[in-house]
Order: sequence, then C-alpha cells, then structure tokens
Amino acid sequence: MALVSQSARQDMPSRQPLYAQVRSRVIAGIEQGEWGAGEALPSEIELADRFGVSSGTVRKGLDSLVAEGVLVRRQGLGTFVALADDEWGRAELPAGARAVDASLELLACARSHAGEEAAVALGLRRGAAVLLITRLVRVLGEPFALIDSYVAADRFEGVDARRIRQADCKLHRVWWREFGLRVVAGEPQFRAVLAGRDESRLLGVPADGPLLEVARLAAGLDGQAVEWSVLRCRTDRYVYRV
Amino acid sequence: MALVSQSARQDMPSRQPLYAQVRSRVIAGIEQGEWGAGEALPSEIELADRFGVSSGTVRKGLDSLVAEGVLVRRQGLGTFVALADDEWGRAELPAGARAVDASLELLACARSHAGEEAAVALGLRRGAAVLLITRLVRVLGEPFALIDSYVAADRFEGVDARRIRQADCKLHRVWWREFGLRVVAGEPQFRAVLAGRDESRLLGVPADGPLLEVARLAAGLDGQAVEWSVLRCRTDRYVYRV
DNA sequence: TAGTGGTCTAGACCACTTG
DNA sequence: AAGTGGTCTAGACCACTAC
Repeated sequence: MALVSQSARQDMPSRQPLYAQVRSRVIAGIEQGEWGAGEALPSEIELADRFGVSSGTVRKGLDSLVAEGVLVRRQGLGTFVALADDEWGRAELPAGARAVDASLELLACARSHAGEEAAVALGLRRGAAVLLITRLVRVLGEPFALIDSYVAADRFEGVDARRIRQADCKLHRVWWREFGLRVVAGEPQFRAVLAGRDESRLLGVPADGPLLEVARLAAGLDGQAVEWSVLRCRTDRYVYRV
Repeated sequence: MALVSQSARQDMPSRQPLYAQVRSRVIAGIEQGEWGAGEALPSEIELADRFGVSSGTVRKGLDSLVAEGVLVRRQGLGTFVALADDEWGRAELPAGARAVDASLELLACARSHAGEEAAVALGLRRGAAVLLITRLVRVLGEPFALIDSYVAADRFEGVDARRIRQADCKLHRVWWREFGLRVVAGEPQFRAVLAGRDESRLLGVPADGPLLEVARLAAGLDGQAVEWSVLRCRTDRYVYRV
C-alpha cells in the first residue's frame, strides 16, 4: 500500500512529511514483529517501492532511526534492526567500560506508589500504582550503580522477578518481548546526592559519600512515556558519560 | 572556485565527500569573517553555484552545522550564523533556567600548570603552561556553579581579566573575537564530588555537600582541542540537563 | 510577487560485501 | 557478478516570509 498521495495530502491540514510517514511505518513494522532484532529490513529501493516514495525519501526516513540507534546500516550488506542489548547499555555503564564487563542483578520487584517525580514523568497521578524495580550494576564484579525503575502497574501486568531474570534483568527486553514495545531513552537529568545507608552498603562507598544520580524517561518510539528510571552511581573510580 | 572535481577526486585515496567539503568551506567562511554572527549566508542555491555542487549536497553539508547549532535555518528567510551567545549557554545552566536569568562573574585568570586530566584533554605534556580561568555562575542572583577553564597559554597570548570581562565573561566570545576561533563543546563527563572549603563558601552549600562535576572539551570546528573546562554545580535546587 | 528554506523525485555512479 | 548502502545530480513543487 502506498502512502498518502500528494493530492490527498493537500487536504490534510496537519499532514506529516512523507519521510516521517516512512519512519512511522518502519517503527510499526518493528513493533509488530515484521522484522525482529538483528534482522535485515528490505533494501531501501524495495522499501521505496513498497511505500510508493522515492529512495531518497526512504533514506531520509531511516536516518532518524539510525541516529536513535534503532536501526544499524552496514554498507554493502543492508539495514538491520539493532539488537535490544545495545539500547541502554551505555547509559548504565561508566565511560570506557565494555558491556561484556558488566552484570545486572535484580534486587527487588514490587508494587509501590508513584512519587512526585515519577508521577509527573509517567503522566500518572501522584500515588498511582507503579511497579518499582531495583537493580544493581556491577562492572568487573565491583558494584557500580543502583537503578530504580518505575512503570505504570496496570500497563505491565504479570511482570515479576522471574520474567525479569529471564530477560537477563534487561527491562527493555521485557517490554519488547512480552509487550511488543520498543523504547528509547530520553534526555538524562543529573544530580549529585549523598549516599544513604543502603546505597553505601550495596555500592561499597562511605556513607555520605558523593553519588551521581542520572534520571531519565524511556519512551516508546511514538513518544508515549513508559519507564522512569533513576540511576545512582559512584564516580570515584569511573567517569560517567552519556 | 569549484570544489574538487569528480575525476580529480578519484585519484585521492582518502577523499572527503562533497558535503563534507561544503561544511569545511562554510566553516572557513565563518572563521574568516566572511559571514559574521547573526548574518545570513548566501542562499543554498547560490552556495551550490559557488561551490559547484548541487543544492542537495549543499543542504546536506549545512545540516551538520545546523545540528551543532553553528547555523540557524529560518524558512522563507535564509540560513544564519548563530549568535555565539547561544553556544554554551545551556551547558552552563540548570534545566529550565533561561539565559537571561543567569550571570557570569570572573573570579580569577592566571597562568598555571596543566594537571593530568587537562594535559591529556588538550594534548599537552603534563605541567605545561596553561591559562586557568575561574568563573562563577549565578542564576537569579544565587550562586549555582564554579567553572575552571584551561587553555594552552602560548596559544592565547594576551588574554587577561580585562579582555574576558569585555566579552561578558563568555570565553567562546574571546576565542572568536580575538582569535577567530569558533568552538563547539564536546561530550560532557560527569562525576559527583564533595564540596571543598572554597566551593562551599562561594556556592553557599555546606562543606562536604554533594556537587555535580561536568567536564568537557571544547574543540574548534576542525576538531582541534581548545579549552578544557570543569564545572562544579549544586543540584540541590536545580537539575542539570545536557 | 519574489526569494527563501523544506520536501520530493527518478535517476546516476561509487564503495563495499558476499557468493 | 549481484546486491546493498553512500553520494550526488538537476530539477520540481510547496510553505513561509517580506515587501
């Protein structure tokens, strides 16, 4: 099926450019499982043909998804759906660390109530039922960060510790595998805080030592808020880079 | 003068794409003062004509400079050289603050010796002569951050407190006005640190309170390292966003 | 109305990868 | 050799701004 024709588009007051429609259709294809993680999309020429636009327009439509890390282009080979593993990876690690050196451990997964920040970020009312998932990040076996993640409880029924561990404690894998939801991380916000008792114990830093707090909202590719996460990490041995 | 011709480019083993050459020539034009801050570039069609490439290639060449904030496009009007004021602005302010609410105060400008980090970042040997410029950022009159900036001393002869104050304490203005050097900020690195005595006093936070440290390297548009800056800010009332 | 950027086309050729 | 993405062209028309 071709995209909206030129003449039809004239009538729509708030039409999207064709390349934005290409983007949307590719996203839809990914979320509906037409192309799985690591799989190749049809060639740009074939997509152009399928969508009824020129190849240049397809290219421009894919550009933004490549920039977001959803797609990966390999010259001479094709365009591939990025592996979900790469998606958060860097955000959870200090500068220079390799993903292979890191491990995630699930500490808790329980129902809770949305605090001020989480409620605002997720578009819920204050005190709404949320799922609070706490994980510990280790780098080369050494504790590096704690991550508190909040999602709306009613949207992710059935998520429990077992399912999270099945996905190697990678939440974006859970959202994708079980709910067909591809998310990308939004702009991080930074704070410096002091380590509390629990953080001190779990991260192996002195109480009242400085911790870097990185909070970010993960949204679906269509922009809907999905997951609010707050990471607290030590930066005495590592530097954090976005 | 046209860019390198197709046939000539064949012979060059490591040739750049035409759009990259367009970018370079526009940068050169800006740095040589052909188009000043706030001024309009020639239209894309005229640039295409002047550079001997198609308008699509000019457009692609300008895209990256627009993305970096060096140029600003206004539909129906033209493409303009961004005002230098916008360049760092956001990096020095907490989330939500408007540039108009902020003020910069010069605390010190003195010769010093490059520490480990600054030397590596600037590509100098350890202990090399540098200029250390310390400034205080206020938001709505209230102290928010301290910025230590390091530049190679021999490269910026004649920079002193007077000249910096003349540029409203904005260093990128100094580099541009007096040295024809346009810089863009690189990727920030984050740390959490504890406030020392001076920082505590100047920022009005408790000693041993948490501070967010944001270090970044500013480079010329051609990629050469220019300025290494380390910002330490309080995040008790503000959140920092990149 | 004239000039600008924004979008889009229908090709071309090149660089790269795999068989 | 065949197929892919990467670059580039020479136009076209639209949306917006200013005069």
